[in-house]
Amino acid sequence: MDLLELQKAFSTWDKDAVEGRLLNHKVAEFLRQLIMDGHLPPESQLPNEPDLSAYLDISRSTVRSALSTLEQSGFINRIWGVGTFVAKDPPTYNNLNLNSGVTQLIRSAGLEPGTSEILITTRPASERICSHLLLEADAPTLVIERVRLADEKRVVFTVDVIPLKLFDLPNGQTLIDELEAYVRNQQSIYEFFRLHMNLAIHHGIAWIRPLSAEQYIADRLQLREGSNLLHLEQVDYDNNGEPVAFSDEYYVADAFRFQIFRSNQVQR
Amino acid sequence: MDLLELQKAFSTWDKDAVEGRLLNHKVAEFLRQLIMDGHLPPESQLPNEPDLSAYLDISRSTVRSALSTLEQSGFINRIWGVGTFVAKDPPTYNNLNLNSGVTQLIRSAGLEPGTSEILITTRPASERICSHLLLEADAPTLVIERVRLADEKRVVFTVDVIPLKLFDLPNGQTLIDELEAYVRNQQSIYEFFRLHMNLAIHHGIAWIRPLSAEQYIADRLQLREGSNLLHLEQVDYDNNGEPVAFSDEYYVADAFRFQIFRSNQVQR
DNA sequence: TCCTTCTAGAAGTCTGACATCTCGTGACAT
DNA sequence: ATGTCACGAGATGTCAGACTTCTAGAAGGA
Repeated sequence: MDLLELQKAFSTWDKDAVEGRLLNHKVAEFLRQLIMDGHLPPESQLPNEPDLSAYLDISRSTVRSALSTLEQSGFINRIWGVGTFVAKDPPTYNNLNLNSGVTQLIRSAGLEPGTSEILITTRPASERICSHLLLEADAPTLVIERVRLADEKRVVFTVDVIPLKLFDLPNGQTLIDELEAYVRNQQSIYEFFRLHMNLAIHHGIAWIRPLSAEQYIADRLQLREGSNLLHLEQVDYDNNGEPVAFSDEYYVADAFRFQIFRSNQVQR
Repeated sequence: MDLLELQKAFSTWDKDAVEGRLLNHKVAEFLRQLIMDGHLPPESQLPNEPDLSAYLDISRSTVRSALSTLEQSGFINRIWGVGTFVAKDPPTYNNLNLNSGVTQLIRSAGLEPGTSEILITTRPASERICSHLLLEADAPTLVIERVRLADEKRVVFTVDVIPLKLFDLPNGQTLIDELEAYVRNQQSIYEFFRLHMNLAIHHGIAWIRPLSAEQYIADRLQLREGSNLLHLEQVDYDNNGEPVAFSDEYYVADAFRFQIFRSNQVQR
C-alpha cells in the first residue's frame, strides 16, 4: 500500500465512528484497522513520518503520537534511523490486550457467533460486585447471563453486571427495556452504550485464571462438572476512569487461543 | 511527592541500568518505578508537563512521549484540560502486559523465590520450537527445566529453550557454562542476557490457556494428574524483532492472580 | 578482498507557539 | 437566594520547523 492509496483510504475513512476522540487516537485507529484487515501486511514498511504527516495532512507530532500507541501495543516496530515496520506477528482479535467483545472474538476466528439461554434479571449487587464497581451495598444491578455460540457450539458463558442507575434518564424514564431488546437481538452491549447512552468504554482490567467448572456453569456449557475453563473476571471503565460494568466470562478450554503482548518495560 | 523531590530522585536515579535506550524510555521507566514502588500513590496528580519538562531538564515532547507510554499501559490517566493522574489501579508485577520474570512475580507477592529440580540439557529443537524461533530443523538448543518455589511451595514449572548458537563467541568459545552457573545461582536469565551478552529482551508474545496437568508436570509440581494449571507459552524477542528464547510456564491454579490491562482501541 | 569513510535517510529530541478543553469564579438577571 | 452565563486560569492536545543521533548501504582506498 503506497502513500496515495493510504491518503485516499484516510480521506474516505469513516471518522464519525470514532468522533469526539483525540486526533492521534483516530490516526492510530485508522492505521490499526489497515493492519488488522491485512491492507498493511506484516513486516511491510510504513511511509516515513514526514511523508505520513504531509499526506494525511496532520502534524508530525500527532503522527508520532499515533505510531507510539501502535508500537506500545505490538502492531509496529520502530527502529531508530531505519524506519517503521508492521510487526511480524501483529495482534489479532484474540489478543487480550485489546478489549474487543466476545462476538468480535468469535467472528475473527472465522466462526458464526450466536447466543442461547439469555437470562436478564435485576439483582442487588453482591459484595464482590460492589467493591469492583464502587457501589453502595445492595445497589440494584442489571444482570445478563448468556451462553455464546460459535458455529452452534457452546464456547463461552458470560455474566454481565451493570448498575441500574446508569440507565436512568433525566426525565425519569429508563433505557433498560431498550438494552434488553438490543441484547436479545444479538447486538453488542458496548455498542448500545456508545450509541444510545453516549458512553464509551475506555479500557478494562481483567483477572485471569484456570477454573474447574462448577455444576451450574458446566450445565450451561454442556460440559461435565470439573471440566477445564478459563475464567476472565473484568471491570470496564469509561473515559473518566469510572467503573461502568462488570463481567465474568467462562471460556471452554481450547475453544480459543488467547494471545498477550508483553512489553519489557520493567528492568532492574 | 512534589517537584523538587521528583527532580532529586531523577538526578540520583540509576540511569546506567537502562543505558543505551531512548531518553523517553528512561523517563517512562523512572516514573513507572516511582508508581510501582508507591512513591506516586494511586490517583495522585503528576506535575504538569511544562514543569516536569523543566525540572527533569528534558523537552516537553520527550516528557509527553514517556507519559504516552505510561498511559497506554494503564499506569496513568491523562485528561485533556485537567491533568495527569496516577491510575486508580495501576499495573503490578502480576500484570501480564509486563514481561517481568517469574522471580519478580513471586517476590512481588511478598514471597521468597526459590528453585528446585533444575535440569539443564542440550537438545535438538522440536518442530514447535523451530517454527517459533525460526530455526532450521533439529538446531541444537539449551533447555532449562526448573520448578520454581514461593516460600518453599511449588508454584510454577518452567521450561526455557534457547538456541545454542546464541552463546557462541567470536573467538570460538561459548558462554553456556557461565549461564548454567548463573541459573544454578538463582539469577535471572534475562539478566544474564543483558549483562554478559549485551542482549536486551524487548518484548514477548505469549499464548495462554487452561490445562490439565499431565503426569510429568504433575510430578514436578507434586500435584495429582489432571490438576488445573495455567499454561503460558511465550516467545521473547530482542530489539531487532528477532526471536531469542522460548518458554513454557505451567502455573499451579490460584497460586497467583494475573491481571491484564485491556485497551479499547478497536471499535467498529 | 577487506576495511574505512562518507552520505542519504530514517527516527529521536528540542523549542516555542497556538488550539482546545475543563472547571471554578464571579457578575448578572431572574 | 438562585440559576445562568461569560470569563479566565491552567491543563493537555496540536502545530511548525529545526537540529541530533543512529543505521545501512555506497563509495573508495589499502
